[in-house]
Amino acid sequence: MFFLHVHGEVMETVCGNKIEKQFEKGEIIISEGDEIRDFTYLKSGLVKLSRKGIDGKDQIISFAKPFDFVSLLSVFSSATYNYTVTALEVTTICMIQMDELKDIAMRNGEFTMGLMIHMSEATDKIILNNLEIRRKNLKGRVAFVILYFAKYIYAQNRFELPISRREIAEYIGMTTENVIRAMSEFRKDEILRFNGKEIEIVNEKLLISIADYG
Amino acid sequence: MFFLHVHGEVMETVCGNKIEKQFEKGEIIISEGDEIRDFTYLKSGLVKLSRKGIDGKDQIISFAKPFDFVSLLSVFSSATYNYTVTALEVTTICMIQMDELKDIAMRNGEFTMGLMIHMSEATDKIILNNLEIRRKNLKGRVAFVILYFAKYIYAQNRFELPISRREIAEYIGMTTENVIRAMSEFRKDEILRFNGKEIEIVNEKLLISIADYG
DNA sequence: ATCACTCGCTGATAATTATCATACCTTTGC
DNA sequence: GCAAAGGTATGATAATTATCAGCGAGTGAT
Repeated sequence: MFFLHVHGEVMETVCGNKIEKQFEKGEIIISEGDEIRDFTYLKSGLVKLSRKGIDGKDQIISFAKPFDFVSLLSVFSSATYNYTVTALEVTTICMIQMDELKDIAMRNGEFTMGLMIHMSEATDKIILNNLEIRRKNLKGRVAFVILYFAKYIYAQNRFELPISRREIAEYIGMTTENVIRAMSEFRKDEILRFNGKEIEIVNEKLLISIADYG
Repeated sequence: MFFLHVHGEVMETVCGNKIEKQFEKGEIIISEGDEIRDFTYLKSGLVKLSRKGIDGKDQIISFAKPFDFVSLLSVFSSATYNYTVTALEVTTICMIQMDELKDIAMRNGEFTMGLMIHMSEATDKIILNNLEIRRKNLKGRVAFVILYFAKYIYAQNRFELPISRREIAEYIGMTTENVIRAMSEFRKDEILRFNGKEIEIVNEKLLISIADYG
């Protein structure tokens, strides 16, 4: 391992006295096609990154939690965003102007290095998650997503699912109906329990083995 | 657009007097699990990046052509490679030691910026290609891959396909048999013509509309 | 030269997933 | 309060894709 891991620190130092904005659940933070003016990162909350297809159907690219960058794909190589960012919970973002960031980056190799490491980690995760999802069948994919939220986002087996069945479908590339069917079966098999928006993993072992493809 | 596009130049300057290695078609350049010692980029040739699943089946992540980095995913955030790089044609790579790169990067913000832009573009392309592929059906995916090689890799409608049907399948996430079937149909419908390893796009318009999903 | 192996190819059948239709419940706007 | 819209749910059927089986051609190794 050659380089330090830099998580919140890099942006925290830069972002200390920069612009902050807050968004309500459901609000759009960035729209596909918007000009890229600022470099944005997530201070608190949860967002989804998505894009619209020719057919009008949405695809969810990934989710981002605190300290993740929202400015990810194409932020340095494109003039406009090619994806939409939507708040899934009350979310605070922190923004720094692109040319300001550029000035800092040009002068400070160490900072830029940290930035690069962080961005690289984030995109890696997106790619690896996509590859993982792709090799699973319907149930495996649904199980994977639920475990993703339980382990990675909330770190507990009981939580309020921040997305709808349709959004799960958009993320894993299946239809809404089939996602619902899979989840219903998990309920019937007493792997999951639902209580309104709340979801509880009852049989974690089995859920994991389904996600690992059983 | 705030930052310059930096393609080969950045690495060319660094790489001018660094180690070069040549590989024959089929040779493995980097193996999953290898320690990351060097930062590697492609000087000439063509490679595939792939990884092995639990079930032993390979997944192809992407292809890389000259000036693409081979060190991509996890190169800054992991101690070992989590993918394998294999030469599809005679390939020359250029390597620079990681700590040497780090030294340069720390001292030169502009260089690091260029590196970051280039890496970010590369990973973006991987993600967007994956999303594109995912929203197509079998024929659309196969058409997409053939157009990818024709347009992006070889820039001509007649070329020697550098990968097998099985590898196409591993890239687009379908079975080998179905890839063969799709290609056979393209041949029967006089969209493609085969001649040994050579492939020719006869009806480009139709192939494009199939790729765009028709 | 022969064996083992991979590739390209095709067919039959099974499994998986999508589509269409319908229903009920909740939320939202007026 | 009521209508409209979206979310969850389920069933029947169609479409898509995977699996299994088999074959000939080519390639590499011994």
